[in-house]
Amino acid sequence: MARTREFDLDAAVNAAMDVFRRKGYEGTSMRDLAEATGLGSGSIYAAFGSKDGLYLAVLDLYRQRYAAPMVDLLRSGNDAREVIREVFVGAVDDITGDGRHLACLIVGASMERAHQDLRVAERLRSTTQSLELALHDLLAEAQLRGQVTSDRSATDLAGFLVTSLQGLRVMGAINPDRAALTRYAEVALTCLN
Amino acid sequence: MARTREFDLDAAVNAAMDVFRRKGYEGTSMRDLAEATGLGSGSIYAAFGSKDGLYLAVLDLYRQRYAAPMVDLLRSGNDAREVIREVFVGAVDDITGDGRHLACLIVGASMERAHQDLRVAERLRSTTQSLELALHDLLAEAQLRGQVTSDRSATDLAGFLVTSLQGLRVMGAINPDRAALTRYAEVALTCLN
DNA sequence: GCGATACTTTGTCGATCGTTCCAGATAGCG
DNA sequence: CGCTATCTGGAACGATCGACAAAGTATCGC
Repeated sequence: MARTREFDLDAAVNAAMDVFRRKGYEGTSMRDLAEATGLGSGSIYAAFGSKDGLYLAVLDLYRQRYAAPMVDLLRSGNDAREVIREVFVGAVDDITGDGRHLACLIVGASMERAHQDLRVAERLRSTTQSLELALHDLLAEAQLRGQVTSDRSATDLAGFLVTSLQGLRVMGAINPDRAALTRYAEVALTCLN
Repeated sequence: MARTREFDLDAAVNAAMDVFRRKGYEGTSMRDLAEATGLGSGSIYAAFGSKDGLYLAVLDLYRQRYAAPMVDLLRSGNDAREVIREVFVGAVDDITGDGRHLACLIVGASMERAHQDLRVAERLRSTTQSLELALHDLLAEAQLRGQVTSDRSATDLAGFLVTSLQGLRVMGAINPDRAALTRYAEVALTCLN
């Protein structure tokens, strides 16, 4: 055995995520990443192999930090309408949260990287699918209880809600008006009636 | 006077648009643009000044070619639900149309360029606002006729519809499933009930 | 405390970036 | 037809890109 790694891998990935969200994949240079993580470029390559490798690690962290808790919330067993509203409010908060213009990594990756890197595309599909599935299960049960319309299948409703979430991210990037986004989200929720 | 410009400016901008939609702003190099337009880099700089200048021209052409006809359709005086459905179907067609993976320039620009270039941000706001306004006017009249719910303001409904359109673009980039996107769009339209 | 091992740093690689400049080509005007 | 203004294509610019190798440094088992 020998010298142990000195820096916190997770903290580095986290710092890299901020940069990627602000500048996008192509817009971010290894210099930017080295500066943000406080590492030498050599260390980054030793730890992640390449810029793509680091980006994939960032994507995984994003999924673990943002998508997974959302799924957990949806599966918490609480009232369907209530938790779905919470998810939407949380998304709007995230979009308009700080002034650092942190775009959604998922949306950015979808637009910029999905067509170029198969591993990115696969992760995106997996992430949205787990979210859709959690929504589907929640909605299906709520439909049985008559709390949600049965005019549409739970699958379609779930897909639509995810679509709306993505749309809110885009609208937020164009005009981060918290009140307006909240109202748009409320309209989306009326589709459950 | 002297020699006249030999190439078709509009055709060049059009070719550049394809590249930007496929590769994004940062992912596109001047080499790519020169190759796609068939021009030398000198001609591009003479005509557009810079890469940014060409990108702005592309954005304007996109607006003129795709957003403006949409607004015209919404203002054509036909039945509200009918034309809105047409807009959504057209969007889904556009997303899943060919296999060339042509992402929506508006969404791409929103994610990648809006925070970096004020002129881009301004164009994006103007484009979405004109679309929202056309929807608003259409919906307000439909509300008066009782064809559309009055539970929500026409403004909120219009904003929500644009949000859904943006969301469809993102979902299409992740998984270009035409049937699924169509069903999501149909759910969105039920918000007008 | 010593050798072995793994991590960090630094400098540099060829390639490519956006941009500029120049020589040649071309069309209008006298 | 010659002059000249403008456009064209390509060469070349410095800067920066992602990636890597070598050298230095710190930590472990012994």
